[in-house]
Amino acid sequence: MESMPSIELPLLFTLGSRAVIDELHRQLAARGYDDLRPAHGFAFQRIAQGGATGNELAAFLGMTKQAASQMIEYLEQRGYVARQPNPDDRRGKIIALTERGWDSLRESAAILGAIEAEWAALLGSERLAELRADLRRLVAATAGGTLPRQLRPVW
Amino acid sequence: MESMPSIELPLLFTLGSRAVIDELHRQLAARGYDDLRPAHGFAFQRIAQGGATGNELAAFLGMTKQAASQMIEYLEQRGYVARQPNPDDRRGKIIALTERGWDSLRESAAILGAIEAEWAALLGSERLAELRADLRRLVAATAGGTLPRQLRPVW
DNA sequence: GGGATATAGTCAAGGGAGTTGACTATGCGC
DNA sequence: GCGCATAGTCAACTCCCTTGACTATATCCC
Repeated sequence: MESMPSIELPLLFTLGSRAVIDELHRQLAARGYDDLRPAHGFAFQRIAQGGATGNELAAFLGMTKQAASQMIEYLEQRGYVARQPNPDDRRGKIIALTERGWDSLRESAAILGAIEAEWAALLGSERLAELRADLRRLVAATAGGTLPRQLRPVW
Repeated sequence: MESMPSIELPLLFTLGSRAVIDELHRQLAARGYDDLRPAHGFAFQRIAQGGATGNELAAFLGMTKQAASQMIEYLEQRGYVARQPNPDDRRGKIIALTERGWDSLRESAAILGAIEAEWAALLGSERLAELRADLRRLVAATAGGTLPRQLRPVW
């Protein structure tokens, strides 16, 4: 990679992203959540905001509603979410987290918090805060208006 | 995301990674390289180091040799790489970049360089250098010994 | 009010990119 | 030189996502 220095920064982002996500799911699996994939975590982030319809979730994840529906079924069968009738619209259903779903989110937060604490110990917390602030600005500038959308990799 | 602050940093990594890669491939497509996927860029990084055998590439990308072989065929058909007989081992073949392959790498470098220049303008170059240094340390600490391996997402 | 149109969700079929398994040809250790 | 290891290919299968077609309910607008 010596001959192509400009590729390093994107590579660091990618490696960092993968390293955190891999470590998170390694630890989640060790705690009994071995049936959760990274994409589910992104879905949970949306569902945790007061529930979501299938179409909302599909839009958030940047996939078709059929694919989202299939994922919801996977999560429902394993007890992470429940499909509830939508009182305002009899066509629709509201996806909500079950207790197990909430538990998994709390575990994730604890694990990510521990990783972040390690990082703070490594860099110092003021340096980590700077890093966070810089990343926010870069992402905001590069991702533009598409900030909270299209979390999925689409490799 | 207000209720779960510790997810922000991994999210920023992921969004940053995606934003750069998406922007890179948007621009590559506009310049005639619309048949290149992000995974190919990672493969090119390895192939550019004096060529690679199929197995080396598979190991680098963290996939089976069958999958790597399939990807090589895709790239060969589109003129980015060539399979050459290996003079040292008649079982093996050496994958090398063609002129078109090298051209695409140079384009990528230019595009990534431009993005990085934008970032330097946004943050200031000394701050960007700090960011890079911090990221290196975090990635090295978190990814551990597996630094140059397993670049693929494995979502 | 009621018909045209839009939207939520499901069913079914297909595709892309990876996997496992089995095989051939060549290299290397003893 | 025999036996095992390794490079690459062919074939079948899986997973997760897509496109297309359909039903049921909601909304628009005359």
